[in-house]
Amino acid sequence: MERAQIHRVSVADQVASILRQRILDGELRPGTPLQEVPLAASLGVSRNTMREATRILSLEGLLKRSIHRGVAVSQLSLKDVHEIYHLRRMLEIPAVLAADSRRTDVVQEIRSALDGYERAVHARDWMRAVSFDLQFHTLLIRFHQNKRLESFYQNLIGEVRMGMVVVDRTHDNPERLIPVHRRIYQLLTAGKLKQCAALLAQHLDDSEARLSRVMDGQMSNGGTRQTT
Amino acid sequence: MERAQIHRVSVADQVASILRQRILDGELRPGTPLQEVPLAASLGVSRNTMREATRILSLEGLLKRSIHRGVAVSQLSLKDVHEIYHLRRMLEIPAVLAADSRRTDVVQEIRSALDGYERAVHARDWMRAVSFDLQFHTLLIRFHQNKRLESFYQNLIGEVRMGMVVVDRTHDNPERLIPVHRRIYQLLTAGKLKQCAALLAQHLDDSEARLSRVMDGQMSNGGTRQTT
DNA sequence: GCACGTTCAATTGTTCAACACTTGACTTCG
DNA sequence: CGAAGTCAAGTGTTGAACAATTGAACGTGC
Repeated sequence: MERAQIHRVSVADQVASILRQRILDGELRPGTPLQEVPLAASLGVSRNTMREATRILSLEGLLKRSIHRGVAVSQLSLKDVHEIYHLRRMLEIPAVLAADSRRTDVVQEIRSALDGYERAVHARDWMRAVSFDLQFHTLLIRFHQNKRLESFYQNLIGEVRMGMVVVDRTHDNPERLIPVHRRIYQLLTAGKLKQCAALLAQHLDDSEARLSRVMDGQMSNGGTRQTT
Repeated sequence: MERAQIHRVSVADQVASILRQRILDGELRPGTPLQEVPLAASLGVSRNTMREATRILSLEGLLKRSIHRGVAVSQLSLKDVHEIYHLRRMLEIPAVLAADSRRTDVVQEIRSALDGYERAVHARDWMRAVSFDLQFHTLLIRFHQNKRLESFYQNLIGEVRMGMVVVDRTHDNPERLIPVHRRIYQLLTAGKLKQCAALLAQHLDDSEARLSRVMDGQMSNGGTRQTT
């Protein structure tokens, strides 16, 4: 009787999920304007329902709504990236320090995210790699055992993922990151939490620097910067 | 030319603000069901607009939407309180540790929140006291200089405030808390951040304990507990 | 009296069509 | 060339309608 609940969700929620997926997959790139009528028609829903969906996503930060000017896929500024990584450090590090390796369910999931990451990298499937990477980090947050925090963190990860899948990554080699993730996992399961946290911090700094650098390069051409 | 922006907000946002206010003021108590048609009519807006408003508030956690069963004002469980206070500790303490007393604007606002708190307590105006108390804490978060965090924290405070304004407080004397707040402020401005953080942590623990205790007492009678 | 299925009004979920308002681009005129 | 006016496109909002679900009242048979 564990998961016996029926999964009836509103159409608006489903539409939001579909759009969220498209955004996170990079199918809808930052800056893309979304028009209510054609979009609603293409999904076979009414305009009102579409509005509810965009309302959801704009509150998640994935869409930006300008009154009377419509919604568009959000575009991260360098400041946004810095903000998000500040939060990631602030949330992930205590999570690791509070990690309890007896929570075998979480550890197991982290393990499989790690495996998925490595497989994706070897298969040169960058987007799946990004997904697994971020899932890896999201799972760390589980150690806080805090629903609100998980949901908030999920949003952050959504925003940063949106920035990641778009960048040009020809000059980057994801292989380099496999040992880092693997080591984080090892330290975590070994209970060497301090070391783990230190490595994680370094990894996050590195990740932020890389993303910032690449985004700065991209900024010059299509740059409708978002000051907020 | 500082604040030259015109305040064009959608009706849905305004309706959300009104309802938010009513909830936070305790006018709409936890558990109260909200019916779309009468509520929309009473505010002179259409049902669709009201739906957008409730959508906003449900994503903020203030309303809980059950499909085909309508929305109701959220009801905190003890677990919710614990979760929220865990986050408060996690966010406020680093904020204080990162406090920069040269940010005179923030310090100034904290000072006036403190003053407002003391005045409200002396006037026996509990609800205003709660408001100023929470504003005091919200301002601490400013030291992180992180918009996303401020907004998230604001939501948390909203939830906890909803829990606070409802409780029976005849057996509580808010005066007791004035010296604590004053001392936190003093330590903060004096740059004694470690001590300040310690006192703050203790204050938060105390606050959580008190709220939990009172809520537990209230739980017995009207308790439609919200497991989530 | 009680368990069960049925009916039914109330409420939410969703759609549709219409209109008001804003915006940005285009045009016109000085 | 620039300022003011024009206009279509798109969003914001409304009101009415219908479908789907719920909870309760009701009735039936045991």
